[in-house]
Amino acid sequence: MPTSKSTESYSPLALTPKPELRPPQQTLPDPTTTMNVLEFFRQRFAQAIADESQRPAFADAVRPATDPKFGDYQANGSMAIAKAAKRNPRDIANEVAEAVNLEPMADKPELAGPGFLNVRLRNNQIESLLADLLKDDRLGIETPAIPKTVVVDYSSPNVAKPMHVGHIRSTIIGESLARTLAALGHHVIRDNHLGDWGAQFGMILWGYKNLLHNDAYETDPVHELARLYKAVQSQIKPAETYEETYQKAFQLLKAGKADEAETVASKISGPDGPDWADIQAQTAAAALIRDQARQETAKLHSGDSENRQLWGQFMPHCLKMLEDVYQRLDVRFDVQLGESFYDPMLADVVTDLQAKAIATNSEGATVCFCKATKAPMLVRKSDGAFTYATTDLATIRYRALRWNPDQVLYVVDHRQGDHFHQLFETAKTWGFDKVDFRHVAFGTILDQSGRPLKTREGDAVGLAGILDEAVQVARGVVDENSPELSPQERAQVAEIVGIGAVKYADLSQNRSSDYKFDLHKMMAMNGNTATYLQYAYARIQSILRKAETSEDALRTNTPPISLAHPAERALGMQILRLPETLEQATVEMKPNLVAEYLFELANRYSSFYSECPVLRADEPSIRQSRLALCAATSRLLRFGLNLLGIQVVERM
RNA sequence: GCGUUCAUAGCUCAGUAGGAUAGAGCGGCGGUUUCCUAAACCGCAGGCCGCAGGUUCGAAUCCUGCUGGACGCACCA
Repeated sequence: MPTSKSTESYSPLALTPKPELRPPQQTLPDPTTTMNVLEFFRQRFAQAIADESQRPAFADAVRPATDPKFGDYQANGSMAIAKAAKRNPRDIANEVAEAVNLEPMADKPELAGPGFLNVRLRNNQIESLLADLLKDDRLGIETPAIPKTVVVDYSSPNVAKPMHVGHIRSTIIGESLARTLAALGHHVIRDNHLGDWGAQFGMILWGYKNLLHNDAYETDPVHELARLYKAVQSQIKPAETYEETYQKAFQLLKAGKADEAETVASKISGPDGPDWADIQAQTAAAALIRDQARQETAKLHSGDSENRQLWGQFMPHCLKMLEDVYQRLDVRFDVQLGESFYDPMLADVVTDLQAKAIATNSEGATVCFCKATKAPMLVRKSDGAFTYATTDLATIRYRALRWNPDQVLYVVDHRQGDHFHQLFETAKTWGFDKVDFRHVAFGTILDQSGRPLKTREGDAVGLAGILDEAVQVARGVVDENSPELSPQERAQVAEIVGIGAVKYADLSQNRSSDYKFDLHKMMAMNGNTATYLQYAYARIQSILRKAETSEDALRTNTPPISLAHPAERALGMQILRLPETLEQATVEMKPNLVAEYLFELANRYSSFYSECPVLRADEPSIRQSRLALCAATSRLLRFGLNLLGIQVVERM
């Protein structure tokens, strides 16, 4: 697997890029047949509605059945039409049932309840669609008539800081969305917008100049830089903690609440009451280092040659730190352009915004007023420094010129919602109004007690440590359950299962929910987990091996598929729902829909597995049919897990 | 104060452009292995969908209010 590649240089002085417009779009002919079953029924029902204005709504009201006893799909639009037309919904449904043509997929729908139309696919149709899907290179997924160009902005860590658990969501969700969009046939650019120009470099620079262990730096610069960052951070920390507490206590004193002030102050003091002299000294010492570190940052930004040179020296090591994690997570980017890359463009961005009267001066700063929020968006501070909003605007312009994207996804923490509202509004005013900007927000990572895991409070569990631990737990299970595998194989299985568990725990949840980080749950190797899916996959491979056949063999020479047993039919139906699931997942940008689909698929396969013997089937034709079902399931599991960034193993 | 968001089984969570009897995993209880990997399968118990109104044939889903939590609100990114 290729690891993340950096196609750009890391000079902060890198200049304006070459335009690289997107490849010419091809308009593909619409396929005459569709493998998107849901879409098929939607179109057929729409055609049966006399009033054209009602068609889209009626089509949308075609859904997978809520209960198997209602069939496979249901059309619920009759009630809505009846309301508008002030007619009896059952009469409407009757008319639709008469008019609709579901050939050859299904018979006439059945009327039920207040006006539901229930559809049941014919087995011979499912059977032939399954055979088609098994043979099809694209698993029945249609290429879009007009592929979109989509920039996915995700991961975006601050370099020089070790990645911790808080970075995992953006990285994993973004990677999954990128893979899914690409699999559907869109043109995807994966862009890692690195924080490579921020205050953390001031801290490292200060650490380098004051705390460096020379030998350690010589032998392992990556490790030493990480140590320096941590050391400086812990020395600065008291300044923030104490100042915050001071301020709160002071406010309370001012409000005449001396008792409460005392309580607050006691948090940073011993049981004998606050030792103000001591606290003050600590705070002052920490604040001094903090200020000096800030000065180092300022010097870097203003072009100080020593700091620039050191920055250039640190960067490769910082990137190496990230590289290792990305490689392990099987994440790669098309471009990694950090804040430093855009730095030379910022002055021009502000000038342009001012010239177009989008930005104005206010209280000494340059700001853009927005409808989206009360507070304006700062593009230049009163001290002349630019902000991350300026960088984001420069980035938008650069991406627009280089790729001309239809859509830009920002896979970022939901707490930045206001910022993106402002940013998108300004960008559209600025002239980028054709681009569909989307903040793909996700919930906060919480600790065990339900409180947000805070980046700056230290003690955040390192990402590498999490992965190690997951792999270790997986190794224990592998060793216990599969002693027949070689140690090398067990190690490889443990790596794939462990990492998969961590990813799946995150991706199987709705991204907008807050996410309670639970190591124990993540590493459970049963239930709704990646392991369950990987296990189902491994069992299929075992059957194929024993049958001395393969996916490829069953694809080139596909036997007739027959769905006589209910478990076979249930599995077959689920297989056919892949295209509609992926469609929905990318419309809503929700990988958990893919995860849910795969869990249901594995679930139905497991039932099939226990109820329908494959190798010991009564007749050769049944055996062949079941092998084909196994091969189709196998392809889907591997493909679907790959969309989640999760790998499979042949044995486990 | 303004704004955003959340509240569903003991726990962790799905489900919201309104649809039929609200689902899953874990945990609990009970079954299944002479048979393709038991990391599995099957079953049972468990709910005032935070509270109160409203909209309508129909509300976990939409509207209003309330309660409780999280987050954001001009020079950090």
